[in-house]
Amino acid sequence: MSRWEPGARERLGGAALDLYAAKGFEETTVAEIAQAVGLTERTFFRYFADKREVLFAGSELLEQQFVDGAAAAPNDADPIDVVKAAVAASAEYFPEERRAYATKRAVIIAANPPLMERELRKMSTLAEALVAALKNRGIHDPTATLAAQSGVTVFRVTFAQWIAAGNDRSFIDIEQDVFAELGTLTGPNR
Amino acid sequence: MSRWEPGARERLGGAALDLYAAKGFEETTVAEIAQAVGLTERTFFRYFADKREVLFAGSELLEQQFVDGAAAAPNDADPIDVVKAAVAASAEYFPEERRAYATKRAVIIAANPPLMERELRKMSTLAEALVAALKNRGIHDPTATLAAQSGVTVFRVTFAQWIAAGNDRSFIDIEQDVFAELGTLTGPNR
DNA sequence: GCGATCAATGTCAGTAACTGTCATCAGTCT
DNA sequence: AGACTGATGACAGTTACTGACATTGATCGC
Repeated sequence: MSRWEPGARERLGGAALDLYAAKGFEETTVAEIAQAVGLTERTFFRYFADKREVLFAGSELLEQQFVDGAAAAPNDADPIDVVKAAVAASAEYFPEERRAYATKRAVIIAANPPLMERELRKMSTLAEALVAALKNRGIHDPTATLAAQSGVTVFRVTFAQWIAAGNDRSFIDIEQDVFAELGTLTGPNR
Repeated sequence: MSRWEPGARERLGGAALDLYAAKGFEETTVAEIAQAVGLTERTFFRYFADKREVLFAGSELLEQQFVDGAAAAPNDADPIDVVKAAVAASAEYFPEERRAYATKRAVIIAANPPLMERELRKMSTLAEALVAALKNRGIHDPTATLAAQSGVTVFRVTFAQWIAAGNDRSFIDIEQDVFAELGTLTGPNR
């Protein structure tokens, strides 16, 4: 038997989510989270940079999906198609099994401005990664940023619908529609 | 003569900007800002909710410009045209005289993740206001959010170019181009 | 099998952001 | 003159976060 219970990081993450849900983000103290899993505040901060970050572990994986998806697009793809490929690849990150967890997490974030800020920054990081991928393909800056931001917007709208009550469509299914809607929004008129 | 120097809020804002620029955001203490203008830390927090917010005073005015601009669009305008009107109206908030100040502020924000988070939230609030304006016109949700977010994206890209070195075009001028670019991005291909 | 080393954690002290509460006091009102 | 107000100060308290050092079961080299 090892000296400590394994999976400290995961246990801390779970306790944080539960406590934030049960008594609110601001009302929950880092010391409480740590105590709930038999650790100390100091250890929490060894695993997570701050009290918010604990809800965003794994966001690098999502970013990786985006980047890989973009890389997989054909060499001569238009900017918007590269972005579509990236966002489509992200669907892998959201299988049905994860919907309940994702919803619980999203509710907490939406209810707390500080968490919302962190979420927005993560989305911004995602967009930056996409911009870099586009620039690697020789697409320059007004276009690259516009395309990347549009992709992230589609992603966010898709996610919101995916976790919306009374919805049972798959992530990738919704995403197709949202992209189509974006096309009709800016395209056909004049 | 009154008991205190007038304009406490403005003095605090000015000192904060200068200190953040001179020695960095994290390295500047709220007590320092207050001392610099002969006040106490406590008074700072009576004017600003937190250390970041001091750089975002007046953002309600920008939001008002957006909303007013949207309201001024013709009744039968397409979603994208309502958004164009809103973003166009925002140009009023950025006359040439303000470019130097806006640049200094933007540099500080870009260099500090916590400030970037706040900036992103303000942009998100802007988008929310636009969504509300669009919904008032009977435009529903996937479309409303997509349109509003696209508008804010155009706004951000425009702003970035406006303050970019070696650029002397007006805000509204750049904005036209960026909107056009967005159109060609999603429109013509297929 | 034994001492050196390691890795995950604990302990403790310190800083700074933010909050609540009450005191102060120049100017204004009646 | 006395009551009142509104902007500020003084002060104590909580909590997020950091740096430095101590602890100890497990492991590795020999």
